[in-house]
Amino acid sequence: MKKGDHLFLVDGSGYIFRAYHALPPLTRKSDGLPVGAVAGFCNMLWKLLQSARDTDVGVTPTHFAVIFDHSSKTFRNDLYPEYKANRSEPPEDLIPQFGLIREATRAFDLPCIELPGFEADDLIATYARLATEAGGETTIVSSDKDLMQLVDGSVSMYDPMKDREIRVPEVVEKWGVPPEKMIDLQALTGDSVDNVPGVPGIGPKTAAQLLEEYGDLDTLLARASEIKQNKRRENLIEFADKARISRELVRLRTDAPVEFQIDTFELAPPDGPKLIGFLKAMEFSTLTRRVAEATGAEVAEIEAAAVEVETGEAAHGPDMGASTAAAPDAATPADDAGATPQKLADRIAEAAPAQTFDRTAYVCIRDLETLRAWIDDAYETGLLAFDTETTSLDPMQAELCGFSLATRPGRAAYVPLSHKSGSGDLLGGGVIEGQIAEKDALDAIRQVMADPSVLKIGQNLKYDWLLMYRLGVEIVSCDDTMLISYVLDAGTGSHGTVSHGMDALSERWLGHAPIPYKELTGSGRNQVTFDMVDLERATAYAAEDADVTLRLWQVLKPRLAAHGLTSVYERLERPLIPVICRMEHRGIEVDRQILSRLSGDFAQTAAGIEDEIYQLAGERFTIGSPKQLGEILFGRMGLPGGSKTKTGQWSTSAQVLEDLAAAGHELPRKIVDWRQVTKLKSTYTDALPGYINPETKRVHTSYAMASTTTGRLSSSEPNLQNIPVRTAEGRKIRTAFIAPAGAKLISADYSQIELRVLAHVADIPELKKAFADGLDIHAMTASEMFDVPVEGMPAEVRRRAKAINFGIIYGISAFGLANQLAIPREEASAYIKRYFERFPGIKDYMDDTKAQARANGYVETIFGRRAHYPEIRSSNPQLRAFNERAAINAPIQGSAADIIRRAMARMDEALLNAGLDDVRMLLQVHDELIFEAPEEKVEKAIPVICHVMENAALPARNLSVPLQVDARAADNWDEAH
DNA sequence: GTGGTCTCCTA
DNA sequence: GTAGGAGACCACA
Repeated sequence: MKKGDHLFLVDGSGYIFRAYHALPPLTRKSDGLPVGAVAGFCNMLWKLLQSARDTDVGVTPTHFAVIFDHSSKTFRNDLYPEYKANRSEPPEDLIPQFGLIREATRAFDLPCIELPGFEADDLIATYARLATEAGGETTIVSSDKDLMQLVDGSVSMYDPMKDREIRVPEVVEKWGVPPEKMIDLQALTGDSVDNVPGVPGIGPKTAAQLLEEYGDLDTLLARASEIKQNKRRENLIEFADKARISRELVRLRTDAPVEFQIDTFELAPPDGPKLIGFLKAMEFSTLTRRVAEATGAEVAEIEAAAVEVETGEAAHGPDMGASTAAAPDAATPADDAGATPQKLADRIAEAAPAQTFDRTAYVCIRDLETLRAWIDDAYETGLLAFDTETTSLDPMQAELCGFSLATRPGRAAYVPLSHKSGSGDLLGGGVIEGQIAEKDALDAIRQVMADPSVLKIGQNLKYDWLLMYRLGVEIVSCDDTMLISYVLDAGTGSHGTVSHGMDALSERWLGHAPIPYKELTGSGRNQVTFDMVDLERATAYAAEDADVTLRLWQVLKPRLAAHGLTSVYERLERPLIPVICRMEHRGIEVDRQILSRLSGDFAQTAAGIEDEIYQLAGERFTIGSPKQLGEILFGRMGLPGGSKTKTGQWSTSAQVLEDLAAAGHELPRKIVDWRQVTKLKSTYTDALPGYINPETKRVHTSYAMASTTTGRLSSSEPNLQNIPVRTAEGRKIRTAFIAPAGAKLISADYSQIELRVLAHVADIPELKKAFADGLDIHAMTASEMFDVPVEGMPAEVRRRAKAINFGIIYGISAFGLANQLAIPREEASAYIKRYFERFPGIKDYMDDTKAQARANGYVETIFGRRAHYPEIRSSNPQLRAFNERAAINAPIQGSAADIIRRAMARMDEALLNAGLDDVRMLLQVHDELIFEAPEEKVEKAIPVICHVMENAALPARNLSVPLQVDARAADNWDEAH
């Protein structure tokens, strides 16, 4: 829970009574079970939760819990034995519904909170306080006056039956006193229902008037003798003690010893099937259908859940006989069938290609007045598609040429800022007259960019966000059509064919091919930067991009909700845009001298090996050419060739060369050594210095958020996710990644996160226990498989088990395992068989995952991210098997990726809250995060970092296996890792 | 110059 | 056996 979060607390017990009395009395399902209050409750919850997924309207809960009274006896009975003593038993047909409403809450996957000795109101008060302290806001879903004392700037109430919000003014209007005086008011008036005594003869009006005059109860009681009205004065004096007791009875406890952290109330994606199972059992047909449509679940495939009624037979009404009393909402006609999220989304998509593009309607904005008018229009529509045109693909180096805006489909403009006239040949002519100065333009858009009421829409917004960040413009409240497409369609098409680039999306969804960039700038040697493009063509191109982006958003955004993917997008994608931008912007310091020295060393080593190679080969040739090398080794020298590549060439892979070396051949050994050292030199020590930004003197990688099928990030230019670590030579490169003077690098990495995820999702008791006990997981596996005690286990035995564990994660095959372990395929097969016998749950998980992939075309991570594998249905057995393995791997790799994304999304704020805002997250390497911290902050930062990472799945998912993070600090990445 | 192939670096 | 990016070579334009 953090600033900006919004906690919804539903007063479950209060709701039951109100719903029971408000709804038609005899709502029963077909077997006679009374369910009227349950129906009302479910409808209300669904409606509230729907608003959670529709960020464009109303208040959006991020945390959600339903609170119940535990029993009738509470601490208040100790204060005043008569408290609530005259409560009658609840009506008979309401009794079974108490349990059902708790069941309903659980079916919604919502926390169901109660505590012995405390009323729901006390728990609500306590959680509201905790939320406020965390900087969040609270909405109490109730209209009970007893809760109004809690209302303040950050706590409000909502009456779901009247669809009315209750804030400070509403309390004052209704009771004549502000919320903080509600306790005193209730102490005076008492409550006949709850048997709170109060002072006789004083009702709400009088109480409000007295409090207005005397300020508070204590003052009033102390100065009661001044009151003019005889009876009132006497009663106040006589019943002063009763008033004080009443005050203690109505005062809500904000310090109840609550069991659950507020963070565990974080709203998770809906579990459609679970909820539908319950709703079906309740026979709530309309709501069942709505939920199915919103979550993309198939009602027919889900069985009604077995719902137990705590009170047993007595709870059921008399035999219903001929009564066919339908489910409570079955009477609702199915006339909304045409407006389901899916149908709506599909209808929008179907209509989109018919819309035309008119490039001549685009506007070139060349003065501030016009720009301001466009911004006003954005305020009107609440939408602003935005795109920048620059001189470089690298947002850390790019200079702004102009930007484009679109506020409605077809209404788009380009704002040129630094276009030059092309006519001045060599010198490129001069800057074109009549362009807004960059500073003025940025000043003009700064406010709207930071205004949460206007949604900024981009395509690959990370680029524009980072560029604008560099220019001092902050973007708040945004959507990214590339990320939306990625969440919807990761992996669709064959071999990652589907790109989430704008041109492809435009073709696919709008049936429109935008002007190709190259058409304006040319390509190759003649390519020019965008500021050299004439304004007319620049406007057509740039404004079209903004127009396309806006229309794509209109088509794609509704599809998120229609496919139940809103929370994936909003939890795992959108929040990461600023986080990753900041990481890229910070970059990491790389020591040029170290790399340069290493390059020299490597060059020398390579030259030495080259000479030896030529000696051994008896001729000079291009060692780096596999073709030439193959001819020498397997042709001229006649060495036994191993495998062949798919083009029929001899393979010269490291594996083949190692085998030859092991057989006593000298040359292959030298080739392997040469390759290693030249690889390190060319890919790392030579290339990295070229990526040092001349301005910042640091290396800024670029993370692709939408490039993998599983949800991982990828890193490029340079790829900092493949810096060597396995060999001593390679690790030297890591020593060049350093912290500045006075700072350290901190590396924090998850231990065995994928195996832990596997243990959780496949639900393997032995693995879960091993992780819970902190055992060596590979040794444990070996012990189980080979009946060898962990103590004194030969390293080879453990190594094999380790390879098998990894194999499982990768969707094991006998072929692959045999390759990995250099053992016969039959032996590998036997290992796998044995593994499945020892851990039958793994086999089940794999079979289930494959079946799911085949049935749906996709698999899901534990957070609901989808990875599509359409080719799993291929008739090509090899292709099919490949897709099966990928489908088995994706939920594991993807869930781990989701977890670290969640950690990243929270990290900056956690550090900030701990006073560690100068500890900065720099890099992500799949299961590792690298930070830079001032030396004196390291000790404090490490536990914060570990805590965020280890608890990243919570509260959305409570893993049945602990996550473990190891962190270390040092002067360079090699020592920190 | 562009694209395919091979190889090798990471988790 | 999963997921990536990149450099070198080489054939093609």
